Amino acid sequence: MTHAADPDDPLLADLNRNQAAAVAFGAGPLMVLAGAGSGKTRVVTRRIARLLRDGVRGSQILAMTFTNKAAAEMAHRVQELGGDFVRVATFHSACARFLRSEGHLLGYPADYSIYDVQDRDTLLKELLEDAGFSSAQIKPSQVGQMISRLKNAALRPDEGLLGSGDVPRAVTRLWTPYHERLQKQGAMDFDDLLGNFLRILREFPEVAERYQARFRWVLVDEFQDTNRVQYDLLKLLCPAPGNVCVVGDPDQSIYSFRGAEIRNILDFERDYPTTTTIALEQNYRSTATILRAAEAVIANNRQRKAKHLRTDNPAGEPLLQLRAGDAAEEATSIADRIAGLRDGGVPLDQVAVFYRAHWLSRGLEQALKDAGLPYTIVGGLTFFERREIKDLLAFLRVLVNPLDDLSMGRILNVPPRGLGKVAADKLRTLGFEQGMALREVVAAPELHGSLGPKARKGLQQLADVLARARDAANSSVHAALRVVIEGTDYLKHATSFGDPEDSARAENIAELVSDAVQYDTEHGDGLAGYLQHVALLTSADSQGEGPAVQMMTVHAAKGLEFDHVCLAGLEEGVFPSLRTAEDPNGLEEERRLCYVALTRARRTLMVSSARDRMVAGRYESMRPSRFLKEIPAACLQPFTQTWRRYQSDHETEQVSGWSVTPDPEALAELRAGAKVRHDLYGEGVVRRIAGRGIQARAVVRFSDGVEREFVLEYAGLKLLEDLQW
DNA sequence: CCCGGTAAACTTTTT
DNA sequence: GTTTACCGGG
Repeated sequence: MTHAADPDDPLLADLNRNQAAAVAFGAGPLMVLAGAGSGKTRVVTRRIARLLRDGVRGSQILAMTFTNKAAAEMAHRVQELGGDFVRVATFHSACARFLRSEGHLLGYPADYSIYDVQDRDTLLKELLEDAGFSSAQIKPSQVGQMISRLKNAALRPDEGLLGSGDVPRAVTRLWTPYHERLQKQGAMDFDDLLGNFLRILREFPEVAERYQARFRWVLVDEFQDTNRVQYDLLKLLCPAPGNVCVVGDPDQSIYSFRGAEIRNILDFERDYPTTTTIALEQNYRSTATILRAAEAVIANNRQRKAKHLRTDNPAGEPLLQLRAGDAAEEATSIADRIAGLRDGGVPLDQVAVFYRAHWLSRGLEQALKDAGLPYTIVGGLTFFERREIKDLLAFLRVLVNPLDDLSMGRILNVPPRGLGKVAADKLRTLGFEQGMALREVVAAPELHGSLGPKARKGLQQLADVLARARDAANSSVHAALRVVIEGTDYLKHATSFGDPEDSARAENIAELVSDAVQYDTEHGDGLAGYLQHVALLTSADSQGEGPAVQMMTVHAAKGLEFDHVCLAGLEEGVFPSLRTAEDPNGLEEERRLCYVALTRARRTLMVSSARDRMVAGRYESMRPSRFLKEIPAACLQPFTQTWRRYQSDHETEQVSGWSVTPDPEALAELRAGAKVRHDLYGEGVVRRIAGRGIQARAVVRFSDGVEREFVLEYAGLKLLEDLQW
């Protein structure tokens, strides 16, 4: 039942025909194939607005996205529409929440723990050792990845697809123990959030009916990135014919490594036979030149339904192409380019730098810093993945979920309290024999007879802190956190490593506390709610003050747009990544990734590569990415001006002492107390030397008071004078 | 039990 | 260049 698009409807007024049709479409399944920049977000939010206006209650609408950022963005827009009760969430966070109410059906506590990849791997490591695999031979992370891939495809190990080898063998062997352990500890990994909720919907039809009745309207964004489990979930939440609207673009499918199946787009029309499909092919975002370049690249994919994006936008400027000598040059050139844009009046938050993988960001970051350009790095090492944060959260987790042995094991001797490996093993054995969780064993002094006096004292302190924190948790999250930090003297522990990170850790802890305070005032639903909230966060969305250049991986860039984009590291082996280059499917996904990167730009685009790049500690000669060759020459213009300027800089640098290969004898003289100069950090004093020969490293304290560690072979330290006595 | 020093491996991409 | 895991002495 398609509503005719009423041209006088204000919600449709500024939309093109197909956009309006998608917004106006009534009940029943709808698939929107939205090309890059075709106004997809607009259509989705407008459609929600129309539903609300036409009398659908917000609480009956469920909008699911793929990433936190997309969810936050959509939630923001929906809120502006007054859709306060619309549920906007990622698949994972939606399931996590549902499982708090329904998890008991599978024997899970409401306050179950959510294990991230790190937690998963530490658990697997234990199990590998128990099963007699040497963890040196088989990496827990490989086993974990394979388990994850199976679960995302809704498969079990006996359903084949494994092949032979050590890792598959370990997966088969550990599959059941792993899940039994999780269950016993009241914990789920990320994949279980989806899988367990799916199981509940399957095994308890009355529950499924309840959810179907509750969410009468379901929207899925970035549908091309859903995996099998997510799609199965969708079908159960909203069975055919169903008021389900999926939006996606097959050319932007970039998550197959996480189990995404483009196949879902094809299956959708089969599983929802009454589907109406609407294509959005008019691009409003980019200049014609940028769009032409992007289309030319994606056209090289074989497995693809031909699709042409149109635009009425002006041609704009050609893409700036840079081939730098090395990564440092590339980075400074990009910084120069951005400085030029800024001087031309461009707000820096309209400039983005993209790269294939996080490790490439370091050099770029340094160059921006040197150029005095403010920047924020999106994603990367998450706040909540830092050690000190994970430690403190582990304390909180055992308060909420006493069964969580993994978290308990983590904090047993943190900060050190005389409970080393020996004591830990004894406690675990006790727990096993008594059928008790570690947390209970710790709190039962009558069982500690076989332990030494030091260990017993430590245990008592720990049990005491946990008990007090447990009480404090009744009033607020931050109160509990305070008790933990003060009761264990954690701050002192975290800041006495004697490395340069000490002060950063102190700041992080302070930030965690204020985050908890904020959560208390905003939500106030207690510790369990806080932990769930925190477990699914990834990129610290804390935007710094003022406009800043946005740096991120191409994956993180999906769904965003910027006036000016720089895409760095376009080299064979980097982008496309070495891993995927052999596999044709992998290569096509890399190409889609490149397409995503190019189509983020509204006005200008700079594409760069380096001839030599330091990769894993060695200089490698790089060939330009094949994707560069796929861009029509007419779209490209060399980035000459800055390039030439930089070249002269670089030459003088070489003359003035770019001492990559240090004189071995001079190095031998380097000792604690020697005064040295570093190209970047200036003068400093050597605090200590570790190792010998090319492995030798020096810790240098610079005039800014910060200590930094260098591998001498690469650092290019120059000996100024030897202040020995 | 803890700390320091040493060697090896490591780089996709996210929930 | 960075991080982590292991080993040996205090």
